[in-house]
Amino acid sequence: MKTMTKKKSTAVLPLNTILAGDCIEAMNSLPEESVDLIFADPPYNLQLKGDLHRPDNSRVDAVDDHWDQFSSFAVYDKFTREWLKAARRLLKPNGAIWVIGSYHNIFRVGASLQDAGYWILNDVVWRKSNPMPNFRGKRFTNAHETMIWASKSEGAKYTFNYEALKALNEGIQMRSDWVLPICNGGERLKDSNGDKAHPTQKPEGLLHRVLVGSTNPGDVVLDPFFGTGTTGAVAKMLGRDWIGIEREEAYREVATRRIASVRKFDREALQVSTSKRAEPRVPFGQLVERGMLRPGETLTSPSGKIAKVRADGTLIGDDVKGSIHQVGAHLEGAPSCNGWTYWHFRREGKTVSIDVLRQQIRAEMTDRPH
Amino acid sequence: MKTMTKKKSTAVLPLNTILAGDCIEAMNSLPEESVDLIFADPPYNLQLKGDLHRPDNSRVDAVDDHWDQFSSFAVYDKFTREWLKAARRLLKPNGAIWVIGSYHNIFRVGASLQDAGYWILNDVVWRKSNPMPNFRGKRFTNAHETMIWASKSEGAKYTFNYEALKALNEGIQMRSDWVLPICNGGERLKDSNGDKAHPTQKPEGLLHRVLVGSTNPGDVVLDPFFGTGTTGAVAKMLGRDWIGIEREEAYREVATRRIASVRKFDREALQVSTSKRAEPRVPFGQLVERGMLRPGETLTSPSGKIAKVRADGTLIGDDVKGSIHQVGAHLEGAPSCNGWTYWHFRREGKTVSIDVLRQQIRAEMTDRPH
DNA sequence: CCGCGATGTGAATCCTTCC
DNA sequence: AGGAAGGATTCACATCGCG
Repeated sequence: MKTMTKKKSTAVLPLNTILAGDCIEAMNSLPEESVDLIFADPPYNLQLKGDLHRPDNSRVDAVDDHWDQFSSFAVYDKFTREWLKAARRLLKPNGAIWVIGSYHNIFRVGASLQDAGYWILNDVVWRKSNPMPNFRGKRFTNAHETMIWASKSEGAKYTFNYEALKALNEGIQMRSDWVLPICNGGERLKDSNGDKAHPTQKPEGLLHRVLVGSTNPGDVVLDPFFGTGTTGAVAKMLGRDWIGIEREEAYREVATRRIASVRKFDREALQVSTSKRAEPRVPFGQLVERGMLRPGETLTSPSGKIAKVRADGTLIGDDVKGSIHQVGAHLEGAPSCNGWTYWHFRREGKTVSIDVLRQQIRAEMTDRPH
Repeated sequence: MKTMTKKKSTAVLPLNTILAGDCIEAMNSLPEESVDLIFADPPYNLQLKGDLHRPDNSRVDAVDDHWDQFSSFAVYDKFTREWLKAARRLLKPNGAIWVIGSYHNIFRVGASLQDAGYWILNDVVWRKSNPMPNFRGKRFTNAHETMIWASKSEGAKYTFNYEALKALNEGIQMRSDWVLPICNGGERLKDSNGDKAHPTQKPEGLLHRVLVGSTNPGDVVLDPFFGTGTTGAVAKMLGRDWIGIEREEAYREVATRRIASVRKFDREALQVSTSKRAEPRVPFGQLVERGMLRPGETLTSPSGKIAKVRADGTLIGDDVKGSIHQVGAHLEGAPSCNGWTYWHFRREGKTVSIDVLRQQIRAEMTDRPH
């Protein structure tokens, strides 16, 4: 049990449960700034069915009925603005949101996100490896959906596990287009008649990438359009807490059973590749203090520049003094320089990066608890 | 010369010329319902702040041109609504429009299109085969742009050359995601200093596909943000008439020279858009995302070595972490190792190579959408 | 003439901590 | 809060010079 050290406590959050009812009301019942990530798969239906049908239920009569069209969009926009506002209230200052949609609704969602103060980080295309073809041959195969990833506001320090995503992509930076199959086969949930339990069940692979990339273990993930609970299932596997909101009882039942049968991955398996940025800072002076480098010793750069180490952990070159970074930048005429990878020293006839010494110190630091 | 068979004559249209000046005024000076297709590459409103440097300290040449500066979303929206309205007036009843953009502007454009009465037919993603990476590792590689294809109104009988596009795509129905390289090399126009003539020149392959798919020979294509005239050049090659509107004299001059040197039925662009099929690269992480292997699961090697799968698609052994290849090489004391053939998992009492799973994914990727 | 390494570059909302 | 300083970060091609 955590102690309440923060003003905004998460103690009252209904973690790892599905709330029944309207998502806007449900979100407004939760404490503000309590959620790390929101994943939302809102309804697309502009004038098809459900509660977002056109107010007068009239038929769209081709060409020029602009007002009618606009009124239907206006209803959808109002709904979108309201749930996005409620969602934003729930997000911690450094929280983020993902919304998925198709061309029917994603442009309205994206514009509403921007208007609400969210800051778009990327749009990500889910490129389906096995889409349904366009049977009548009147348009392109609708082979993708669009996700928008946005932070709560401009300048927020959103979570992005860059190295983990790079590892998932076998060493190459993850792109904004993701190739994944649609959800079918054994993963597709069926009802008692053997029909699909939900019309738009998302593949777990999609949520895996979203959650590995933009949350950490222990984070709270909310899904206001929970459906059959893909977000909850993957969150549980990955050791994240989750909250679902779903209006339809049938979906809540399917989701509850589904998530109950999910096992969390081993703790070791949840460890993920991390970047250098996450490692503790080591001042260059420590290498001198510890005798790894001696004052007066000469360092060299790949480009053949030279500087000498001073007792206080600064360098001195021909016409410049300062930190390893400053001297490197000056000698290269560059706006900045990473001195750790720039400078090298000699030992036993070999040239070695000073970063190797930093790694030694870091290894010592993590060996024993302090 | 065509005979005037229609009520709305195209006789007064300034065909195959570039109009100078503001695109809204220029469009309003043209006769209504006179154009078959509009292709528009409006300013993206990138909102860039400071400089950006590559890891090698070179500076990225940003799009900081005055024409891309807008003081707020409201100003951008007003501009968008106005040019979309002028464009719609020009379209014949069965005409259509394509607009290209990025996440900075495309949601506003899409919503404005819908509000103006256009009817979206598809959104099409241009997946760049060689995008600029994200240098700071803070977001996903911005590897695509979005195009919206819309008819003038719902129910309009837009042009769609299904079979021609299918033929372009080696006999498979054309999808809503198109892989094309960015415009560089010999196709990229240079000014007298050898610098790029325009910061955002689009590849001819993109326009080739748009025009083959949604116009017929003899149709009139208008581009209100003509730039260096890619639309005009490809339209001329394909035997379509074109009209360009461009505010900047320098761009008009480049475009004029460019189009003059184009021959009708020059098939350069077609060559670019045919795909070169290599075996698709499958990152090991996909097996994890897709649930084919479970984080925490143990892999074994023929020599009896062991490692566990992590959620990010890396492996962890006794004293080593990394990719399937790195961990295999380390455990064997070898300089390198093909992890795909080295590692095995167990299913139903049998030991199976992970390469079997890769083959399954590759089979899916080459599946046809039928 | 070919191959290889060095160099250049593309619509980009691209850092974090300390004082 | 604003400025200074530390130091982390790239993929796919095209072009060119050199051996």
